[in-house]
Amino acid sequence: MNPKPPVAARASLSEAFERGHLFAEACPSREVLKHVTSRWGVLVFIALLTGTHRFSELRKKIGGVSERMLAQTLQWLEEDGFVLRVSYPVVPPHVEYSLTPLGEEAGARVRELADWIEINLPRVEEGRQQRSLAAQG
Amino acid sequence: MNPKPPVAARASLSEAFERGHLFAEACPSREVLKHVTSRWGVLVFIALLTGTHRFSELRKKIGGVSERMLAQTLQWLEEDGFVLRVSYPVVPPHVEYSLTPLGEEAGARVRELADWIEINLPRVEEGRQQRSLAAQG
DNA sequence: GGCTTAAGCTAACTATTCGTAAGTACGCAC
DNA sequence: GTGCGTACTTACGAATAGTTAGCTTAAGCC
Repeated sequence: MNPKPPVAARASLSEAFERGHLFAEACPSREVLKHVTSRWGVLVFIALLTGTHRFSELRKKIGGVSERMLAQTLQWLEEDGFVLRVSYPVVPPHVEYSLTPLGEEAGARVRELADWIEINLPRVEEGRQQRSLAAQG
Repeated sequence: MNPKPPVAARASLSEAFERGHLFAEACPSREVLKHVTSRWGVLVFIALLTGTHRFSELRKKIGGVSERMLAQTLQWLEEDGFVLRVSYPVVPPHVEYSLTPLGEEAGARVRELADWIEINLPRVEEGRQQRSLAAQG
């Protein structure tokens, strides 16, 4: 009764490791994953991949983000070691954010995913249309 | 006063396209990105990459997910064309979920990111420790 | 016949998170 | 002494996520 699927590739580490960790409720990776894949986390990564930004620059660049969420997201990513925060003790404040080497590695994966989605958005919308037609017809 | 960073690579499509879309608040990609990177969406992708699953199998495999959220996530991914839902009209219900070709492509990127995080979690935790020591010392 | 179970949802309710708007700090220009 | 600029921080209503209970309908048990 539960026909095991014919595990196709087994090319990825995730299967070599039996994927025990992320599927477990208490896996600490989940917290990191949450930060990285959070709504604004993704966009922060992509923005910082192009170089250092000030807080207000990020805010301007990332349409729709509030100060509250940008600050929180940056703090998460800083705690995780993805983002480096450099604060110059001047008035008005001047703070620069950039990716650490760890952040650049993670960011590359984030960007790949985001790029894929942007590039393949037409395919998603095509499929949506076809299915909504089929549902009517 | 706002020294443009020396745009390093320009290797990725995201920069060739000036990254105009995802940074725009109304970009439709954001919706898809939200589904794909949602807390449970990521885990659904990874689970389905290993083959077809029934609803209850997914629920068991993905620790901590509630029926409501699993159902919602699967509906999102189905609407986006990533997941194929096949329902057999029997009692009790029997529904099988699998990835479409589109879903497998997206899923590969999701898995790469998730794998990276799981593999590099020690580096994240190391950094966390070092910073918390530095903050005290 | 009546009771129980099964699987996949769905509605109603509650807890958590998010967004919006306002406030804080503080040195400088006027 | 009033206002500006930048990077937060706090308070509170709104949206979202999670929890619980219920629905369906056929088969299995007594």
